[in-house]
Amino acid sequence: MELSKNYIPASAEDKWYQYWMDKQYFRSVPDERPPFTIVIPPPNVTGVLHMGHTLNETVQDILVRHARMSGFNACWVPGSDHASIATESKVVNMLKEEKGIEKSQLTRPEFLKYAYEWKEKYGGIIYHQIKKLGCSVDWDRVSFTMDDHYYQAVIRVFVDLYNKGLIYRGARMINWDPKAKTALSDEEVEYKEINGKLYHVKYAVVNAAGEATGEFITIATQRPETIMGDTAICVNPDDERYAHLKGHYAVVPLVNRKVPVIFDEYVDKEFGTGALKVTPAHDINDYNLGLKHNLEVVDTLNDDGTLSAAAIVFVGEDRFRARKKVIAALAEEGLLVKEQEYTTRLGYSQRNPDTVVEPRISTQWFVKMADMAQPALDAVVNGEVKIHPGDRFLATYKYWMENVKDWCISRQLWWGQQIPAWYDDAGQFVVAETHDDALKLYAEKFGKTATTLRQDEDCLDTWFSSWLWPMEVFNGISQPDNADINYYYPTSVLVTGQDIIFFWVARMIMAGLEYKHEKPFSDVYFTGMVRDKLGRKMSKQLGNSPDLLELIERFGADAVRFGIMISSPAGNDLLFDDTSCEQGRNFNNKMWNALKLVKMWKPGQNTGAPVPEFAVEWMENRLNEVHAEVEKLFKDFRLSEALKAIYSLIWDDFCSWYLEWIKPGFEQPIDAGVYEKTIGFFERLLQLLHPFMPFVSEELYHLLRERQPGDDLVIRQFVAPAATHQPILVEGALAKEVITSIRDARNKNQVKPKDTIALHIETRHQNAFQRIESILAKQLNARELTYTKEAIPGAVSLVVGKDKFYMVTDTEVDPAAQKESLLKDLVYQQGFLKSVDAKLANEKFVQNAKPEAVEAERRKKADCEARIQAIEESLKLL
RNA sequence: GGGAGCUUAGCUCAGCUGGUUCAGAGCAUCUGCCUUACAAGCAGAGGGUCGACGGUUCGAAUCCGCCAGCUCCCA
Repeated sequence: MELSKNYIPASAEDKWYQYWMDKQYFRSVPDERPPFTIVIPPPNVTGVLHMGHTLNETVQDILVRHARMSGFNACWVPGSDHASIATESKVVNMLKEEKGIEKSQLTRPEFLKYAYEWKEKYGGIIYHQIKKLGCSVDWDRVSFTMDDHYYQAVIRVFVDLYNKGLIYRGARMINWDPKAKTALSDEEVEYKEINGKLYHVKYAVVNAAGEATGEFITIATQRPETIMGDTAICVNPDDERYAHLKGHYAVVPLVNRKVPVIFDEYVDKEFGTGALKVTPAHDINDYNLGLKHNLEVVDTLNDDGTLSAAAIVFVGEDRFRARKKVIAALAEEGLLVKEQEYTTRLGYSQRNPDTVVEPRISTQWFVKMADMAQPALDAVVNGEVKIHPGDRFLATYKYWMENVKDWCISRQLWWGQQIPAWYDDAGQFVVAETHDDALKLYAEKFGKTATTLRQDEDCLDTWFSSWLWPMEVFNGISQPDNADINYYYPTSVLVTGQDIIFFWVARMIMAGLEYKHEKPFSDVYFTGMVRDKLGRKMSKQLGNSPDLLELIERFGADAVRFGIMISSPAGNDLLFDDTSCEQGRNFNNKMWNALKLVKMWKPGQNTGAPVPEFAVEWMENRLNEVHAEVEKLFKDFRLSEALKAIYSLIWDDFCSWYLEWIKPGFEQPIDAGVYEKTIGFFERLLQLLHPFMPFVSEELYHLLRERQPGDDLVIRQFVAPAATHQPILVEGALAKEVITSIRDARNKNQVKPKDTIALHIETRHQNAFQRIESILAKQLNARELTYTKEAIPGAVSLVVGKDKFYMVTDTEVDPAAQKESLLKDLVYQQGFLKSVDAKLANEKFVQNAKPEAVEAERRKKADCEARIQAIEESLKLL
């Protein structure tokens, strides 16, 4: 068969993915094997996979494929989540821009129809990308957080937690997104540092009777537009400047409301003017002060961020425009004392990053977290769930769990599970899974029949559905104790980004413990953030995130997987650069060419040429050694190191050394036994590589020789590596070292590659060289290789280890260059010897150090002295 | 303000339980090669007082303290 010059990924990739699917290799059903389960962290349906996903999916595929090849029943469940707020805002925008429809014109079912269409379209794009990347997911198990059974599960959990008293409804200070017009959880708010201003505003003081005292009290605020909601001025009780104002009032500018001056330790005397305006409706701290001092709450904002009627002035103006107008009005009245530059942190909506979140009092649904947090914290602290890399994230996890606040789960959105609470006209409610249940429950609870019950308009936070993911993808909530959940749960590993440790990981552990009384997964592997090569976050605004499909087209999926894995230790950010994909592509090519070489050989019996037994034995041992190492690295989740080890084994050991050692002469046959062994090595190498680079390895596996049906690499089971025979590895290392040193000498003496040399070895360990003689001769282009007991005049002499080598060349050599390199080595060795001697002369070292360490130093000394002697003798000859 | 992590070759990073298998890898650089698998390649080479200072130890890139710079999380 004619093999192309270079490896061409595209056709091989599509072919093999289809083949694997046709053979149902990714399909998993419970059987007698142990399960290895991964549930995909659902990418949301708002767009396409970015490089962060690519890293995530690649890591999961590596783990799953490795498990599938190691005797496990591997099951990787794909899916996506509905991303309530993100998707809804995209759909709303799309409707407005493409169809000119406002959400308010639509009924809930009409809107949901559009949302589902949108989900079909973008969910499909994501699945296509997952395929292109080679992910071995079980396509019969695709899950979506809004599937019917999933929807039911979420509702059931809500009702259950409500009945257990773990969900409650109440008015609390929450984070409000005025653009999406919905509540957010604390985790969905991102704080950014910005340059703001602190405005000093003076309020007139009046006495209890309401008479002006002629005095003013000056407060400092970042948010002058909220002063219409002020219901007190607060100062520190120890602040002498304001002590005399006890029992007095202040007049809120613009609206002339008389508010009390109150005293509380909360106020920092040093900050601003030491006087604080208190606006309980629009600041969490003010809200708490309000509760303590029984203050009135005046909510001056509408849900869209404009001023409400309660503000009296500038009603209907946007909050930021209103701020400017308030400042102008205050200045006009002479109440604005000064403006001061001020850095502060503002909360932005995670899903509407340009929108400043408004603290607001609102009636919402909450999950009580404290009781559920405790077992989830214990599970991680006692190691039941292991986090990788552990040291770094354990503290973060603990802190959040120990300080967890109640979780606001209601959203004023339509795209999501609608809250199963049912209200009568008076606002009394019951919580039930269905309308019928609600009617029955209502009758029981209130002793009367409800004429109409209206379901809560709001829907649930997406994370309130995705925390059930490891269970409900197996119908674990909707059909408890079914065969799948019993077999696959708890899952094996969760691979995800560290940014959602609270959103998801922590809450999944809580839900798993609550509903299965068992952890949802044994290990959590956090990947780092993918940044561009300048270290910047990848983002749409910067346009620095490469398009995955385009990358695959340019380099092939294997090369992209290689590129992203080669430099991404667990938990560390990685700077992604095309050149690492290039390295992956070159690696493909290297293996392709090795295949071409091997395919070119004609195996024969009794070829007459010496059989390179040493090379074969050495390669076998190297393979076993690295295989064992790779298994250990897998256990520790050090995947990029495992890939590096395999890469180097294939490129360096196999291609650069082994194949050269066994390569027959031009158009000469190769020994049939060696040929068979070599094919076997190649197969094992491809097998080791397969989890990382599935396509090229499967392709080469099939090109290497004819395969029986079902003999496919994707399911070929690993055989535990045999123990290594150390001496052969040592001899191999010696061979490499001698070859490299003499090649260097050839180079330095300008001996052309084609020119032959005669090599004479002066050693006391002749038997160590006998097995590698033919290799040395071949690799050094030596026409003659002999042993000698004395120096060879006129030869280039060099020292490797304790042995001396004489290289006789046909061309003139430059003794000065030789002398220089020998001298350089001599100086280094003498320095080294000195440091070893110093150690051995130190009595404390000899007494305290481990005997092995002392023994090692003695050996070093002896070796070093022998080497120095060899160098000195060589120098004398020059 | 609280916490965590990072700082090793020009760049990106490995270096687990302290001792030449400890100063490494890959890119990049330099030299020589179109050697019949591979120039997307082959054969070699150069390059770092392991952020600063102090301590523990016979011995520190490695353990401890402190400082500086960077990053992230939380308030």
